[in-house]
Amino acid sequence: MNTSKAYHHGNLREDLVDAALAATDRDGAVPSLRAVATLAGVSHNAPYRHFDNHADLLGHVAARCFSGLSKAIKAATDAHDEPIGRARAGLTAYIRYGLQHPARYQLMFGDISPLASHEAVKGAGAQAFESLVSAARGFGADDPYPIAFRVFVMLHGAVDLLRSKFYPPGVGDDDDLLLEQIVDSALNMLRGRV
Amino acid sequence: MNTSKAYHHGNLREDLVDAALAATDRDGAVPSLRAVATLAGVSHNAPYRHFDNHADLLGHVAARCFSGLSKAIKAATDAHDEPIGRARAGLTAYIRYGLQHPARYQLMFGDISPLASHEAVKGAGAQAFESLVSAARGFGADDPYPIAFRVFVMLHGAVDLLRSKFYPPGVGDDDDLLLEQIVDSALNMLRGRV
DNA sequence: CTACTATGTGGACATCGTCAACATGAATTT
DNA sequence: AAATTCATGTTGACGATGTCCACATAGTAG
Repeated sequence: MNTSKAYHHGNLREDLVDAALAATDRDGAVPSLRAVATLAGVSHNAPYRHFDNHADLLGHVAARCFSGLSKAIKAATDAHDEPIGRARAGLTAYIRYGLQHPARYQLMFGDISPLASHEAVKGAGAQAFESLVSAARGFGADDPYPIAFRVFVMLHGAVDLLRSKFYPPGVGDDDDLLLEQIVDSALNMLRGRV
Repeated sequence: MNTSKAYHHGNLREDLVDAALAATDRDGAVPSLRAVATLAGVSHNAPYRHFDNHADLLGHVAARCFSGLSKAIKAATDAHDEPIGRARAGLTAYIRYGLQHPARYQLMFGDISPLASHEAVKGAGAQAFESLVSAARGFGADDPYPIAFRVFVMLHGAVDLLRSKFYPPGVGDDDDLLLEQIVDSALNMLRGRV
């Protein structure tokens, strides 16, 4: 994590992304530019030599989080053999990742809007989405992209609502139960049982 | 909108909420406390005599937005007679409201988190949710609350993703088409055709 | 060795949410 | 009617933030 310190010429760029991710996890919130710089041991202005601005730095952190999400999904699906079990595990893993890392998820989809046009994010996000597409294709979908998107919409809505504890009256607050029901619905969508 | 100006003793409280909503719509972003105060023509500290803090004020604005959402849904459903047409219109109205008033939607569901525990918001949000519940009940659901929640999850995910222009590759960027497909899925959920 | 460029520092500015101290108008009490 | 209390609004200040500018320094190229 902390490598060469030759005043000039270190790998500050990487160190800043590391520090930002660490601060995100530590504080459970999107870190300020200055906090990241301080944590990395440099002045509050040093990041501007490596990133356009605050949002740009966060974009690279978000890209890393997308990779982590992809990895978590892959690990979950790999633990199963038959297609339905694999799919269910993957869908569950998506939501769980969001709930276990709420600050990361906020970084990935929150209102630091330029993220949507951030190249690093687009690439990493696309890769995560592809696993949904291939799952839909595996279930024989003619046109897997729209189906995958709808499932994605469902998963995203679930994470965002459960994360903010926005429970309407009458639904209880048992996250595990709600999650299971949501995963069932998403799975049915994925299988074409609209 | 702008009423009594008796220096002391006006309806500043209401005026501040009005100003905050106006600023939200004008700037397309969550307004700062100071901006709201300035727009209402008072000093930057006057709001503290009527609200606990920034988030508290925004909570009352959010409650008003929830009422607007309920009204929009009701207007849409009232234009139809048969149940399916009514439901489809309501679901569509929900998403359209979010897309046409992105800043309001951010106020309602964004990360000004205390909102979830804000009394004014809970009440207004619950009322909006009830329309989904009664729709599910109308379609003969045994237990309409979980179904309504899943539909809500879908709608919320759709607004949040479409609002942030986060289109994965392969799905295009035709909001109207995506919206129609999403509404179809949500409608099927609501009808118990999981 | 000298010049250039990349990288990091320090200071400054406007903006923000919030707190504390003060002022003033209105209501209440006598 | 006069005095006191209270609600409401103002000014000033603080620390934190993102960003800009001028400057310093290290590594590199000529």
